[in-house]
Amino acid sequence: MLKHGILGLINYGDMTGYEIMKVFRDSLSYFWTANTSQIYRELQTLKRKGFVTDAVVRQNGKPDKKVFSITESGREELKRWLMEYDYGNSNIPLCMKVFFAGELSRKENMERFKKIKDDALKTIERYSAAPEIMDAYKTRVEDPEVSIYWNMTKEFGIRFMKMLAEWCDDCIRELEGAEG
Amino acid sequence: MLKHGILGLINYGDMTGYEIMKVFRDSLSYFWTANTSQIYRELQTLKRKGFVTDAVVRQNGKPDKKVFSITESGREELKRWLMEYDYGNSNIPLCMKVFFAGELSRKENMERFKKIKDDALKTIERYSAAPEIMDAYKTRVEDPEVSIYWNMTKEFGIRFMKMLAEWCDDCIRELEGAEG
DNA sequence: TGGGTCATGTAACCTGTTACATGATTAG
DNA sequence: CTAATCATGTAACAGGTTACATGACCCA
Repeated sequence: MLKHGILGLINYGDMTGYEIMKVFRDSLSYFWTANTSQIYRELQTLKRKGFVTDAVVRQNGKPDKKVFSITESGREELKRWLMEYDYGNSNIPLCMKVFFAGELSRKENMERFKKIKDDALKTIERYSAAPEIMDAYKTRVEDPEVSIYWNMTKEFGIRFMKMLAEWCDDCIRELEGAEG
Repeated sequence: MLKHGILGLINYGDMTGYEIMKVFRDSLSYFWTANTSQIYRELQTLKRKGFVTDAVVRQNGKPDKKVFSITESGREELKRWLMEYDYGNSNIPLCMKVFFAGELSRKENMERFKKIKDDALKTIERYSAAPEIMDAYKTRVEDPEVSIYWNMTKEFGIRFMKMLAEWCDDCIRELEGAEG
């Protein structure tokens, strides 16, 4: 995932590991942080796979730097990742993909938001259908107090999905509006 | 994290790895899934650390099973984890901790929700203060199209935090209401 | 006889975290 | 002189994923 985040940034323009680190720290830290060591490691992996190339640039008064550029195959990989319908189990992959969604067409993105919304609505139905979470475990656990918290967890899930669906709707509307 | 999830389940009553797997699959899968191999591995770790003990139970017509029980030190570890204010970078640790929050007092939980809410509100302010995300990168990226998606990401973050704050409020209200 | 459930794991891999390590320049 | 910035990494560990492996019983 970080791999694709880095690829997305280099796609905006050539960058060094240090610059990528700064972007994560200064601009993307609200949804994702990466530490230096991992960035440098991923850059090596990306290079090995032929998704980026590097060139050493000498500077005066500053240490040498390695500037990375994306290759054609890297651009393909970035697009492949963006097209892939997989948002993992946390907000981060979702934010990552939307962040770099400019590489896809508006049409593709609108369809994508529609699909995410539909899945969210389906999930809400699934949650709501189960009247009590962990019914099987009620019998094991004497204390009825604990089920309060089980239901709070469930409620969180429902509200999250509702929020997601509404946000998708608004994103679609924004893309439609700006288009016409 | 899975370690503590498993510990929380065993705390409800003795269980085998297989039973834990079923709970994850049948009841907790909507916010967390764990695969068998990982469960068995974590059980070994928990045992090595003295948080659980195991006993082999022979069955007729079925394979032997290893029943795990929580120890006093395991119960302490569970409580330590619940008290710790650390919700990682995804929804899962939050859901996990709330799910097992019955182990803490109502007062402790109300304070916890209050803190999460306050942090969420602070985060909203931080997000809103930055009028444009990735200002520094606008200059690099010629295409103004991409910033639409940057702002969608930001909007997602704000809405998530709003949802979180409201949910915390409602949880607090529920705990107050049921108390009096 | 073939698939599902019960019940246990191992091995390899990928990704993220923490700690450590170096060394020059520049601003206060 | 000292702290920050620029710029690079390595090593070890932790946790999650995927694939593989075994074997008996039960139901259709």
